[in-house]
Amino acid sequence: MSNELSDRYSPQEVEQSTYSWWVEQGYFKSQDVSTKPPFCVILPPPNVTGQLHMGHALDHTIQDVLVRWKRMSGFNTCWLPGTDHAGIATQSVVEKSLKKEEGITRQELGREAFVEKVWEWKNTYGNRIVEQMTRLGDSCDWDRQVFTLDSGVSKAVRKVFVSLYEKGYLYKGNRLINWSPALQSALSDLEVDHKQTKGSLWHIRYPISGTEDGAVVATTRPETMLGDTAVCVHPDDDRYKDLVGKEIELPLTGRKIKVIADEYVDKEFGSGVVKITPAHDFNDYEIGKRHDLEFINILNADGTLNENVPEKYQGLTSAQARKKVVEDLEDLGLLVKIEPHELSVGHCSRSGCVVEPFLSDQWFVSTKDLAIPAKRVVESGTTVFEPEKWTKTYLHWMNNIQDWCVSRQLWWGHRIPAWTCDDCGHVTVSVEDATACSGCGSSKVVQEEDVLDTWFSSALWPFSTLGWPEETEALKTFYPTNVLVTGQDIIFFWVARMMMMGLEFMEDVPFRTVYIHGLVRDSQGRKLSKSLGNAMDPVELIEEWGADALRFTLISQIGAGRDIKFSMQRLEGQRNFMNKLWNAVRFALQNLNDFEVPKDGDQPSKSDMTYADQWIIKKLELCEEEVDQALKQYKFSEAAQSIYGFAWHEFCDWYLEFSKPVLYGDDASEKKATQWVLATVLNRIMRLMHPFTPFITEVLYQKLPIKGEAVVIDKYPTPRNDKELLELGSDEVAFDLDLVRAVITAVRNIRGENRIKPSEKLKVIMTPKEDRGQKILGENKSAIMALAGVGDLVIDEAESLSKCAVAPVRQGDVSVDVIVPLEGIVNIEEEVKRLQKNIEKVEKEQASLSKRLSNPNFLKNAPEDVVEDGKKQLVTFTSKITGLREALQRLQS
RNA sequence: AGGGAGUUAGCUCAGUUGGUAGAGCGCCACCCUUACAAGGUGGAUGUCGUCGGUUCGAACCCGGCACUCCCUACCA
Repeated sequence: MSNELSDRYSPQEVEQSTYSWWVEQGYFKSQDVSTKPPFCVILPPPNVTGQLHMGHALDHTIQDVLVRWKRMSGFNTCWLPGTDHAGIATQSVVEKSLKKEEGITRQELGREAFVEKVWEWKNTYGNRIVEQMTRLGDSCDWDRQVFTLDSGVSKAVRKVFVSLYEKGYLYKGNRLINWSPALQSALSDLEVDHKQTKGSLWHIRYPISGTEDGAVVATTRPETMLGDTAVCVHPDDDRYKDLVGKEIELPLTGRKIKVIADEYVDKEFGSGVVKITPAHDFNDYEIGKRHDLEFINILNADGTLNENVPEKYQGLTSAQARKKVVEDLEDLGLLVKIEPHELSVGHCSRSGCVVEPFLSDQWFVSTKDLAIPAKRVVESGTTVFEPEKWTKTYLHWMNNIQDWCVSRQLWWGHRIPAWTCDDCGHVTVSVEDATACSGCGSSKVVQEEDVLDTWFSSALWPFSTLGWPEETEALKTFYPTNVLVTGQDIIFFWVARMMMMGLEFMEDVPFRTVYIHGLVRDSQGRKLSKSLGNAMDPVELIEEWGADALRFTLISQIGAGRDIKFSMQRLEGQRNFMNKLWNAVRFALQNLNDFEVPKDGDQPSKSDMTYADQWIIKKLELCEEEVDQALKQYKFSEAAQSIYGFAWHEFCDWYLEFSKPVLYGDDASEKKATQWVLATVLNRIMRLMHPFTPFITEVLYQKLPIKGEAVVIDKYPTPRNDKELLELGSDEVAFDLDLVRAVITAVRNIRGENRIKPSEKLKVIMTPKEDRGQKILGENKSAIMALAGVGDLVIDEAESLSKCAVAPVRQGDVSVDVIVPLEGIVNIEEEVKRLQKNIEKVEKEQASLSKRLSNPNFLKNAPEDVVEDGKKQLVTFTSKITGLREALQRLQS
């Protein structure tokens, strides 16, 4: 039987075919022009070299929840996917494979052939991550997929480059930049990781010309002394007043350098005398410019020492040179002392090598002016950070922004559209490939070798992907995009730069909201990494546990801007939840064989509905309202928890149990109503949950008797969009059913505490003190008996029974004592203990409450309703204690 | 050094405008009750980091301290 569900949910059997079906049906497509309001999310393009990791899983799940929610809410929804060429990462991967397979370097292969190789590699492996995204269920509009080196994007990149150049926002300059010797390329400041490192402070004596004296300098990098062009002291430092202007014999080099004074020097640190190496230190660079010092570059591109140092040091690496220099200084008796010293050393975030400050010709984007509007739109709330605290981080960085070095000495990427003339030296910057110098007209023009920082093309992503610079319909419809979802680590790399470029070229913000999420960590809070051995592959997790379980685990764990500690236990718990849902539907289907979907206007009336029917509709309404509110405020975990609690603990635990006696009973109209409620609520649960757990909800939805074409395009349920249904729920009945649940729990409690087996059908007496209680219990008698395992239920005045367990139930103004005769069933002693414990607990609460109520200051100052509630509560406590005391007496009589 | 976040049950975390602490998981007991043992029912568990202040009343507001984490910058 194809319609029979197995008793376990197997995500493996349905997920991939469900995804293919969605795509075939075109459900994820967006329209360039539509009467529906637009909702656009640009996917942060993953690296083509990449594999899906847990960070993506979180990031994508958040986006997919938003996108599916909006799609179901009637929006023209565009989730635009793409991949990033990832200059350094991809080039490195291909270089490695080239070395391994063919034993050659990229230099040996040559630029053109190498780039060809990278494209081959990209075409073979570049779609892997995209395929992995489908496993997560990402509902992207695949027709719009873009790669950062596609011709359209390239056009946009060139146009932006040229335009920035013409406006003076882009310039070429010889400046000190961060240099990665391993990559042999410049890096931006952001690509340098500072690591705290244990090093040394070498104190070196620099002889003063014409005297026996020397100045002792302290340095953490003795090898750079070969490039020193000054020695510096603080102008107010009395110790060294006479030194200023003197000449130093720079050891090992035979050069003479001057002593200068500058307030940069900290008198307290080290010896108070600083060696100045303007070409290899950022602070020294500034001093060098201030004092017009010579800049001596002592390094080759690969980090070895060059011809500007004495021959014996040439070709050595920094580390080798350091050793040699220190040895030589020691031999000369110039090494005064070595102190241990902790310092932070810049490392290349890509290769891991130590970064060298290096003087070279590079292209820079001048950011100061671009940052001004980018700050303003965030200050004014045109773009909002969620959570709000990131606003501060963003603004702080914008206020301290430095020019952005955008040239990279790589081969894979957007080649800089600038041509230098061999004849006149003029630089021609142009969108089209230049064939002639725009200055002298000479045809001897040579294009820049460098490519652009990968983030340069990423900065244009929100508009380049929509067709800019063409004025496309898509661009008009979807820009500005609605939400950008990303991690905190790329606020500067990406968010800030998109903001600057979007404002400059589109004259509007690129997105209305920036949602920043945390990192996924392991259960102990450590970062996930291959080297720690705690890395997890989301695709493997999906294969074992299902995509929905993974998604729900991640989404229900998101706290406001907090990292997520991912544990397998939780994943298992959510897998169980999926199974619970599966079985709820399985149960429903088994009891809906004879159910016919009523025609419009033929829905069951309220009078045919049980208390539980009306109660669950009320609870559904509350849940839908909570989810709606939570999603609007990006409180994903609250939405998930609300769904979990409702679906499991209200719908499955209570409603399904209440439905059983009705479904198995012989009241036809009541049964019909319950069947309808069952089918209706399940339909809404599937819709409500769909953005979070798309696969299982689609599969189950398709099996329900009440359904549309597909849950993915059905309407998202909110209390506002289906008033007729929700009028069938009722606050009053919800309250009444809570009393029914309370008496059931009371019986179960007595059973559990006294270890009475479920198979033992009890006799129970319930004594409602008010008419309302009488009515409620009477009308729910069979339900109470079924759910509490009662064989004989008497609803009446209290009989004078002995040896009974009694539980006083107080629900608002309604009081009921639940009495279970225990003669011959249990140990009376146990029950006495239980009652005594109970009395103690309530007495404690009563005591603290009455103390508060007898405090005149409380009565005077507290708001009236708080006092009223307190008084009511006190009455309940007192009545409860009386009931319990009576019970105790009866038991012992 | 500057900035931010945090400290609540064994673990992971909720706790709206101050009214006397909750959830999930785990744990214990009993149960294979015809949707589900990936399950059911019941139960236990807290000086809310610490000291002080405001208040009738503080997990919550204010101040000091301790510890943890993150970010930015950097000391030659």
